[in-house]
Amino acid sequence: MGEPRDRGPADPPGFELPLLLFAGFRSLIDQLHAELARRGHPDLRPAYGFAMQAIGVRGATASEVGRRLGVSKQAAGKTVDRLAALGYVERVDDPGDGRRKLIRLTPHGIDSLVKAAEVFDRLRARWVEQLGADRVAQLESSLRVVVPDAGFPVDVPGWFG
Amino acid sequence: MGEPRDRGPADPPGFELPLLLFAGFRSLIDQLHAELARRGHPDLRPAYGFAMQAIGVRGATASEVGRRLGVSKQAAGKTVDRLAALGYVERVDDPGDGRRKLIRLTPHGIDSLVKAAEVFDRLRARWVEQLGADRVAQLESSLRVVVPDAGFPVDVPGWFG
DNA sequence: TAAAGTAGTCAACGTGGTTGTCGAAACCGT
DNA sequence: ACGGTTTCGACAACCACGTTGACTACTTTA
Repeated sequence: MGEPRDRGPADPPGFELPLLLFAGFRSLIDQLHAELARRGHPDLRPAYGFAMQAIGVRGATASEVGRRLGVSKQAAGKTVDRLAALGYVERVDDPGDGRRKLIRLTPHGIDSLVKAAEVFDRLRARWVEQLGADRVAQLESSLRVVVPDAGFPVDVPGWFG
Repeated sequence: MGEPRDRGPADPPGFELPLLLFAGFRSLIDQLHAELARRGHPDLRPAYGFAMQAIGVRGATASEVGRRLGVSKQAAGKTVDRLAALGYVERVDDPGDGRRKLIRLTPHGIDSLVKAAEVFDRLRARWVEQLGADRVAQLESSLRVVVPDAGFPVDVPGWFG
């Protein structure tokens, strides 16, 4: 996964931990999307997966999605536009509230979420093969300690700035 | 760090590992930049730090930076433009090769890298306080196993797609 | 010396964010 | 029941960061 790349200058020691965390995350995400592309979701992008997570099987409004992702409602609305254009979600007028438009996952969207969960489980199993179940479990529990509240919304989009 | 945020629907189990890795990375980066802002680098963005890493103390060309970061030379060139506008780097004509322009860190750029390394060391020390030195070390060694070649260039920019 | 490769730049574009503004609808206190 | 406040969705302008393609200038190589 990923072409060989030039090596930079020496890494100061302190930089290794964040780099390892990011590389681990990135490697899982890259493998996920390579596999999803093979399984009928070639146009699914990382941000879309997180947005659909935020929508959930029960649906949500754009504002809710924005709050869950930690971005503005406008940004969430744009992402929903793209998701809708690709057929992953649909907008439905809320009968009980004239302002709201419920965003719901389509069967295609549900399918992508189900497949993503399957692939993540397989990827985790591969880590277990390489490290042993206890080390993977300890890795997770350690991270849970240093990152309290790593429930779903982690501000994944837009981390650059 | 970070306002409380609405909780999304239930997390499928497979999604936890990538989320934890990202949350760990994100938490370190956020704390780093909050601290760097206090220490004289308020306009330093995460992407800039990675780019300056790729430049290194010995300097590099824009094309080299692009290769090290896994992005196009054009994208690297734009980032260098911003870095130069902020005074972190400077471009110098290569006397031996009329095509090349050497990008070198300015003292301001070096200072930011030194301070970043200091802060990362402090943040890692905090993890050691919470988890113990052995668990942090094991976390790192586990990640080194599942992510071979997590040397510097990890394709950090543009992971969205 | 001609051909091929490389460095840098420009332009156009896509994606994922931001802020500000706005109208319509809902909520709430008097 | 009405008027003020809040919320929702949308629109516009903008910025950061990435992409491709095209082009010039220079170097390397056959």
